[in-house]
Amino acid sequence: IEAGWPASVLKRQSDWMGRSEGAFVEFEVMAHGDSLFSCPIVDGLTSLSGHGKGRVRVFTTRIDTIYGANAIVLAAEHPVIQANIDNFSEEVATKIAFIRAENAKPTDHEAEIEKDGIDTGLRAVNPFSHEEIPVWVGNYVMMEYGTGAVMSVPAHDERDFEFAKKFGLPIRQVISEPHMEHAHHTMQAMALEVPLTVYGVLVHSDYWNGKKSEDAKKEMAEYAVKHGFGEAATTYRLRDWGISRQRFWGSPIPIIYCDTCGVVPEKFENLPVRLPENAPITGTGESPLAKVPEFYETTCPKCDGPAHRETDTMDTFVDSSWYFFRYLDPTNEDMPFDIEKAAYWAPVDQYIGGDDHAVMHLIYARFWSKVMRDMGLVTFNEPVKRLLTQGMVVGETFFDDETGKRVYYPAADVTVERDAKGRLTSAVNAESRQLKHAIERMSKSKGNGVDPDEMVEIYGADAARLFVMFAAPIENELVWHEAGIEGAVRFLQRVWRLVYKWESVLNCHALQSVEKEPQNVPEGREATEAGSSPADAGSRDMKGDANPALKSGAIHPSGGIDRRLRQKTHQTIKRVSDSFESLQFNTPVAALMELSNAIGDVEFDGADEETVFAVREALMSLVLMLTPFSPHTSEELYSILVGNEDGILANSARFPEFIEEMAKADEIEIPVQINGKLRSRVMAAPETSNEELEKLAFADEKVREFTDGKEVVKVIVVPKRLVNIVVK
RNA sequence: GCCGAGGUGGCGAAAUUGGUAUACGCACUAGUCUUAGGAACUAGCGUCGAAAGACAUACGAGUUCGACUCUCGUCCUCGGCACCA
Repeated sequence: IEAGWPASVLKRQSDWMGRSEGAFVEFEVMAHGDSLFSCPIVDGLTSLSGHGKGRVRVFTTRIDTIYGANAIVLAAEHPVIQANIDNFSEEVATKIAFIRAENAKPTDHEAEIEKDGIDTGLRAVNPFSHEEIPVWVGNYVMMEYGTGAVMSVPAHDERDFEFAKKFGLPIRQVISEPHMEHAHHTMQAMALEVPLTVYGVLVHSDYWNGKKSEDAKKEMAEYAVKHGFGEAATTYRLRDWGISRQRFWGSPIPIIYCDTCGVVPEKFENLPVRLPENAPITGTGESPLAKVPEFYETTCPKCDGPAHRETDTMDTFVDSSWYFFRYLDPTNEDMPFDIEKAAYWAPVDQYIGGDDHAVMHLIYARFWSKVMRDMGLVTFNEPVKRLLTQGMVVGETFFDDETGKRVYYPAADVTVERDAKGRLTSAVNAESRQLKHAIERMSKSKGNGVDPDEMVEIYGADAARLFVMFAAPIENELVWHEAGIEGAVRFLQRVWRLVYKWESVLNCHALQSVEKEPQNVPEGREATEAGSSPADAGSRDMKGDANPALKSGAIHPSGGIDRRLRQKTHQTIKRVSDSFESLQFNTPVAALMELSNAIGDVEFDGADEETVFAVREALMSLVLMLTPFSPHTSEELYSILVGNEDGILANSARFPEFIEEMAKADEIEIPVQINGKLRSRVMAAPETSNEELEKLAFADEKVREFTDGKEVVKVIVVPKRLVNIVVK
């Protein structure tokens, strides 16, 4: 899917999954002196060694640094810590309890948490060096990731470095940068200013000295396997997805609990399980369905004995993970969807959604498809071929956070002052209280939302839509300011007036007979004859006209207004078509505005037939190309242009087609630079040869001013683009 | 802190992918028409300058005949992640 998905989204998904490759290594752990120690055996976290001693498993991505380990550090929640809490000194136990309490608090992402921890008094043995090192508890080790235990190598890890500095633990360098290799061989433990976290060459590592990190990682993991204290491993940061919710709405989970049979899935023929019509919303956190006996009381599908249903419902992310498949076959009573229908329609060609769904929803959807693939329901790996993440429309918010909690005030109730650059300098609420401000995604509670109904009421649906498309590239975040929307209204009104202005001379009713003819045009562009201009019905029905110059494809020889307008029309068709192809929607609106400006420049009084034809083509093209942006206006204007009320679809109108010959300019402007600086411009036909262009440039008066008496070193001619003369 | 995106007029933004910087629109200024205009139309609108011209795409270097675009460095803004071993 790399071809169709933004790299940034895939990167974020990859980070979210957080694959990391390393190794598990087991350290023998024992009591120190005559204190007590018990080692609970927890699968994956601890084990028994051959000597009957307990071992703690750590996860590391840098097994090559193991000779630099000065301690192993466990999470406060680690089972070994919990099992020995009564064996520890009071000081240690208190510290552990404190860290646990701190860990349980919701994390404040603003402040960096200071490293904290304590030596438990336990000891561990480095399985490579057989060195005895202390066992610490550290607040920076999380029980949720890896094994909840790490080896601390301060010389080569930022966090361990900080921890060691704080508690005065030894810092021993065991990796040297490749180019420093020889210098370090003789070096004693060196005082590092910062941890060296890059790969290098092993030093102070006995047998492994001189090996490259990459090789050592592999070989040391193999060594651990051979000696039974570890192995290479891959871990993920991906968190579990708990799909049950205590809500009334949501898909029921088709599971039944039977006292005799245990957890039993509902029978296939009883699916889907339907929600009751009503359920009390309790507000207590318990599922509302648990209050509806008619719903949960049932019989066991296995033994027919009394049983009860699961009363939690599924997270809405479950539904959004595969709704696009259900939409293909929404009335299917027997299956989620018909397999063949899905095979025909899916995967989704183009998906459009907010940037905020880059991880959760889109990861779940991809995951779900893979599950369905494994079940044989779909035949592909990925649900979506192309993804467009559109930026959100956001708004200014005003709030007061004196009390520690943000109290929002709707923009309508806030008096703001802005400086010359439009930056906000002051915001005051009705009680003259200074407010803070921010730009945030729209929400009711923040009072920064825009009511679409209100926008439609004031400006109309077409103008509102057009403006949103025009204001910024689709993937940009758009800060909502109403100021620009008037421009969209004006533009649509201008187009409207243009159509009505030309209506009388465009001879619309004459077209009607032709338009009414059956056109039997099936879908697909191939149906359109090459060379004809469906840009407007006009080109077709004027074929029989006395004036052959109006035949489509015929280029009027004059450089008159009609010729220029037709050029503009076809250039615009190209620009708009290309933009749609690359999912750009702001620049085509600009192109359409330019076209309407060009039509506006055409003199109405005394317009000849050629001009009327050009205007008809331009207006028809304009109106049709506007359809995606302002469908209602386009429908209305199309009716005027075509002279009937059947509408765009019934008239088999289609997107105007670009004719290259029409778009080609008779003459183009060629800038002339002297030493890279623009000095003049010359006009030339597009097919003018390089030699001719050079001649034209040198013939230019302005150019001679700059070249006379100077030595011409070089002349660069870019065909159809420019001439650059280098002089000395 | 790490990762990512970005920085162009008063504002939203264009720039055919290395070839006329600022298209289109908003705002603003002047004028025309009008009983009126918050309508429409005309003209102007990067900075300095009377003009010729000079200088301008965050800042500083570089590559090139030519750089908003490519390379290196610095600063700043926004977004994501957050002690991930």
